[in-house]
Amino acid sequence: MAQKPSIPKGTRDFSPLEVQRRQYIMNTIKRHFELYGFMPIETPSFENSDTLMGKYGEEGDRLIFKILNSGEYLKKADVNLLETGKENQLTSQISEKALRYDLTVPFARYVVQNQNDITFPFKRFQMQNVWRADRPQKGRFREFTQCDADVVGSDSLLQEVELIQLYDAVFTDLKLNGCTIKINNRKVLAGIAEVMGAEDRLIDFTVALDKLDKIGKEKVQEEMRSKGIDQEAIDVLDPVFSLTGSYADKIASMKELLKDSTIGLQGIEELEFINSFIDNSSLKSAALDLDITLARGLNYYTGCIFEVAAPDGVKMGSIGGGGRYDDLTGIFGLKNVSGVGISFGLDRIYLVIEQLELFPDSVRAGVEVLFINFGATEARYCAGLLSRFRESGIKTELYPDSAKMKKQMSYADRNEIPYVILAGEDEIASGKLNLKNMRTGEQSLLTVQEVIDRLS
RNA sequence: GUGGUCGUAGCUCAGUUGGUUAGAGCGCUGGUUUGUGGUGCCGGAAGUCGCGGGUUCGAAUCCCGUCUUCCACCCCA
Repeated sequence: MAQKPSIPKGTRDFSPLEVQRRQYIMNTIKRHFELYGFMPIETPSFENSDTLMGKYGEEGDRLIFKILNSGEYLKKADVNLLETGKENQLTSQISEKALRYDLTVPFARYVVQNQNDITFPFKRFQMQNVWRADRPQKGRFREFTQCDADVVGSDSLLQEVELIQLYDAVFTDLKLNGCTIKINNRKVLAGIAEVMGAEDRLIDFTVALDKLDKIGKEKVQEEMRSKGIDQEAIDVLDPVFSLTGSYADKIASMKELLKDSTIGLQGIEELEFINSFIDNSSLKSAALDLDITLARGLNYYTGCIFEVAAPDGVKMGSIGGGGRYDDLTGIFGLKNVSGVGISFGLDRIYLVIEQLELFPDSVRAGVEVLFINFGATEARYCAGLLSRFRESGIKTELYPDSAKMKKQMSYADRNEIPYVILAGEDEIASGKLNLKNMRTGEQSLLTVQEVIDRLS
């Protein structure tokens, strides 16, 4: 019985057109990565579990795809752990490898492992797939492609400035106007928690605050109360709920709120510095927006954090994100190496560009000319010409079978091949080719060289 | 991980309160007097109605399970 063909949940096949369009986006991103001085690296699809586990928070760990050990993995495992509720320990006994969840953590691992060969500051870019055991939705897949650029070994805020400009340059080049680059700083969030006297509730507090634009002030306060943050602390937070105005206005209000928090003020200073380099007029198509409610779940961020929202009217989660991580390499044993990076979500950018119909027609690049096959003799004659065409850089194809004319013409039409060459008995005798323009229907009898000149 | 939703030919879907050999459009394929595509006309192939159980004389239709899709949480690209 025939097996029903299928692919796993949250994965996709890509058609020729889709691949060409993905490559168009990737080539654009890559070009700008290189212009900004980033060098490519690649890392394995899977890592040792302990490289990945514990870097993304509890939620992230749950979404990491684990790879079952080979061989008699069950015989070596202590099954009793399941009954005593120590499932995590059992998991680590039967699974020692996992698919990478992002590109940042493997990169940190790479940096530490190759530190002797790396000259700092090290700027690398990486465009590879990552996997998350999430429940799929639109724009949300279990296998997707991230395009990351990171710098490690410099704590200069100029890196943040450059990365913002890099975002803008890429989106401008993709004609994706109106993206919003949201920025915040973990130090500011820590400062707010400090001022509230809720340092120990930092995570609960940021998770709740993050939902402000979604569920509103009342609900956010309610959630904070339910997490055990007292009313007095929530009242302190009040100015944050009503922040308005420009980047500079928000900075001014926050400065006042955080006047007693060293770390908070430090965060504000960083944001101020960045804004002094990038007022919105210096960005070509994107807008930089200070969003104090931006939290981001990834545990390793310590300074500035970024998230990119698609243009208004497009319903899509963030199409990019990133931030500064001061001690990610420290986890692997290399201290005092600060890093900062951004990520482009290829799959979501694709969906946004598709929805806005911004893919250039030129992306579709197939065969340029098809030789019609009239039979064995004629085909042999045409076959001799193919390499001449190809050497001239013309994408050329000879129909493989001497099928009916209608079928061959229809093939050219379907594949949007712009020219067809008819070389039958008469043409061969005259030493010329009959070139047909499929768009206009016009036909002309030309020499081989004339045809090549016209097409190349 | 929680709650909901969808699943019928390659694709988009119809299928009345469970009742004979399950339909349409598009696509595919063949023909339309044989060297010309995109629109015409005529014919053809193709579905164990997601999968597995159950109820029934009888199930695409009702029930349970499972997988998949999409959505809201959660989280994120």
